[in-house]
Amino acid sequence: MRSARSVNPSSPSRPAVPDKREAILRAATKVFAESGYFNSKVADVARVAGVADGTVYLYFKSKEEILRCIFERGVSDAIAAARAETAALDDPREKLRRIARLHLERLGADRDLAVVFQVELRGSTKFMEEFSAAGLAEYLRLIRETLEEGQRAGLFRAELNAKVVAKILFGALDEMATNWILSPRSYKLAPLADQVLDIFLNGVSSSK
Amino acid sequence: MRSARSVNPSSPSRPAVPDKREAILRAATKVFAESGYFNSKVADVARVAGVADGTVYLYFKSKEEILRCIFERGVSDAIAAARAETAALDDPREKLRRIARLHLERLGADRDLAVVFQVELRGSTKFMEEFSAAGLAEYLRLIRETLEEGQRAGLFRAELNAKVVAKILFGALDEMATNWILSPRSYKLAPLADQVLDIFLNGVSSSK
DNA sequence: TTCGTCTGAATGAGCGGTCACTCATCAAAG
DNA sequence: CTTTGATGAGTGACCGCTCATTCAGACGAA
Repeated sequence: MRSARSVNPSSPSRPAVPDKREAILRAATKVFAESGYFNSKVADVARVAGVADGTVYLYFKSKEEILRCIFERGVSDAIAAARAETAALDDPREKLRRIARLHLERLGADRDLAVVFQVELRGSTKFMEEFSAAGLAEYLRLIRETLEEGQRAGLFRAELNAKVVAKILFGALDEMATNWILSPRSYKLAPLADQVLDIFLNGVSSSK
Repeated sequence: MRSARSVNPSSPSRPAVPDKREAILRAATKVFAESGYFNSKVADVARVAGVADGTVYLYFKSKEEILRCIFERGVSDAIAAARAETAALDDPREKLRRIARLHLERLGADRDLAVVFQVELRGSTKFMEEFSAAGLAEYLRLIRETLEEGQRAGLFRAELNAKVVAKILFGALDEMATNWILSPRSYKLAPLADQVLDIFLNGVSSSK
């Protein structure tokens, strides 16, 4: 019933309607965000997605694969966006500001996704290690390289360990996001990027 | 078997041997750190603690209560230590440095506990909210008040939002800890506190 | 256009395994 | 004998996943 089966008009000849996969991913993000991955039932995801339990397994091998898929897409999108948006900029300080803004804008725009990333991702060393090895490491590298660029340009103190400094910036942004999620108050996340960058750039700049 | 039942000689008249509670907490920290809270079985905790499954329930109402107990003890210990160690200091900058050092020293000294705090605690909005409302909030307040003290003393830029700045410091330290846990390399965590503080204090200081 | 056939996407009841928690029983101490 | 901490096999609920079955619609023949 519901019969929202109206054949996708953009591809009328295709029998498969593969945006069910999309619906499942969306639903899973919502359900995982609400109850936590381990407390969520595949049946709930299916219900929210508007499909039968079994259908989930036509698109995903397991419950775990759904979570992994949400991560992978989120991370690669974020990194691609950051690379694309900083490519045109020259000043490393502007690049960092842009990265920070994008970081908080993305999370601020989709609370469910933000919860899954800030909370569920951390909730399992298994996923963490996997993610840490792939996505996070690349993201930190992007920040680190930008920092080193600034060091070579004489903008940032040369004696600082860029790896550690990158983690400081990431950690600060990360904490903004986590606090935003947990806060009962409703406020804009993205503008905090400027406050963080203000202090951060001040901290790492060569004496003016 | 094993019969490590040798009556505690320090309190020979007490029939109860309440450090079984301690053993269970220790075991749970270890087991949770290894497999994650949701993947851990109560039976594993009991086995590691050297007691029977049922004994766990003589000391804790549920599996969840064990986790909660680990948190509560950890947080209150940490806050008490931070308060005690900073009370004797005058310079807000020194206070912050002490707090940061203690933060990373504590986590660096007990990897299992660190994993539970950095990973498991984050893995559930439920716990997070609870913890955030209680422990973390108080910890952030301690940092914020120290920052405001520094602002009044003219050491830190007065126009900064102390609440946000406190989160930045906490986030940076938190990220150091998380990275340390996930890193396959073995290094000392505590010294990073100085690098963080260096950049941080530079970032928030009034122009010298 | 209409009918018959075939395909494979979708379904959801049910299976099988897991695990938090209980409780009848025990044993040592007083 | 009573009390009390401890035991661990048992139980019942839960839930991820499977698979026999259904049926909408594509396609070809007439």
